[in-house]
Amino acid sequence: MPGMKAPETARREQILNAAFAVAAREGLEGTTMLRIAASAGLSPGLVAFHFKSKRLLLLALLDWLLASATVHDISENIAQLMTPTDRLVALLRQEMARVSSEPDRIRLMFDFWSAGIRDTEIGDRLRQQFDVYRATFRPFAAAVVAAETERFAGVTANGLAAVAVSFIKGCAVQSMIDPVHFDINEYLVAAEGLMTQF
Amino acid sequence: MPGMKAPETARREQILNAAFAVAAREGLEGTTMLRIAASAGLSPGLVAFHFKSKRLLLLALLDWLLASATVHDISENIAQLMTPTDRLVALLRQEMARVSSEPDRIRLMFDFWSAGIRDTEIGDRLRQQFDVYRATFRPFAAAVVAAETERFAGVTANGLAAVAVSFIKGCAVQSMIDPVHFDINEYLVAAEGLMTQF
DNA sequence: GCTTGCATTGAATGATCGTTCAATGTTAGG
DNA sequence: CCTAACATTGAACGATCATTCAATGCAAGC
Repeated sequence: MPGMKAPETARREQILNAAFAVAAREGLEGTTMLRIAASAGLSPGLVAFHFKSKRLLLLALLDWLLASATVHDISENIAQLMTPTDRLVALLRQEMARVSSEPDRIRLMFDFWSAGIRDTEIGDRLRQQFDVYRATFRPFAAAVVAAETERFAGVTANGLAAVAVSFIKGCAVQSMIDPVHFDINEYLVAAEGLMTQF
Repeated sequence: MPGMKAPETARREQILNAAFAVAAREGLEGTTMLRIAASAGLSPGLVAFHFKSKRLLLLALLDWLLASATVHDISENIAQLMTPTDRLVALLRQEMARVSSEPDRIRLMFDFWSAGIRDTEIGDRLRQQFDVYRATFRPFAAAVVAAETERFAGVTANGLAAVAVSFIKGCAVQSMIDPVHFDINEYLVAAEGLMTQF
């Protein structure tokens, strides 16, 4: 293969890294091909050469973001907790901590949420990730519902999982816009009070 | 006052209405001075004349949006419910229904949330509205906490109110991006199961 | 060493946007 | 009427952006 100065995938990753750096700093609206090229130390033409258009570059950036965000392994100490409620609360705590620990990533994800309202292709990817995310919570929610059948009569595992996911998303919104007034422990104590049967 | 073809405030409102129409259709990113002027049937120069700049116009649009959104009066049938938990759940239902019934408004608000992450002036207004919104939930949350002191030991009214607000915000995100899979009743049944002591 | 094929450059292009401004229209007061 | 003061117009400007493309660089195969 003549003329291959750098492998295709490596250059694409270099550009994606630069795109993330720009997007984290300037937001999705301020992410331009020129800025990405400058951040990567490349010419603007080359960025358009490897990704056919800006739109495809942003979609690739979204894929790159989702691929490195969905893989949140449930730590073992959560699985070893005694009651189903403890496990669900622990999972909530882990996810809230993750949201707070990666503000750049979440901020950018937030921009994509906003863009996904009007952009079908972005929205489709986000909806799919929402499903995956909810599915992660479902077994934990199912265990809670099963443990207290009387109290959660009529409550489906899907419903409880959806509530948990919405709670996390709401926390993300709150922590992004008003990080000062976002107290993880205060939130979790209240959530624990909701879930713990006395 | 010579030369007043139309009162200042009326023309500003006309432009704001056009701006909202454009923003609801094209999103905040697609909201341009030219489009606003075209939607209002005015010349682009006139829009810049009444609002000094696009930035000030968007800030005025945000104020206009917040002013007509914060005023959500607690309906009387909520106040007449028996238990504090019923009242809080009913408030949650009312707010979720409101979020679902005004998708255009919420979509635009969502765009402003995203913009408020990097724009200080937008963020300040949103933070202030968040405080007002949480304050609306606080008395209801306080009544719930006070009614079951044993179960909610250590849970502050602020904390429970913050959880309720985050839940609503998460529902807004869910209903905006994935309205098909957003079932108010399923959410509320699960939330009720969380709050009802059996 | 020459050629072939891909990578890379950087300037050019056309479109769009926010903003400005001289010219014109319009109305109220003298 | 007439004029002062504000409203309105629409073209023009400069900036920025995504995209294109002819020219150049460069490495692998023959």
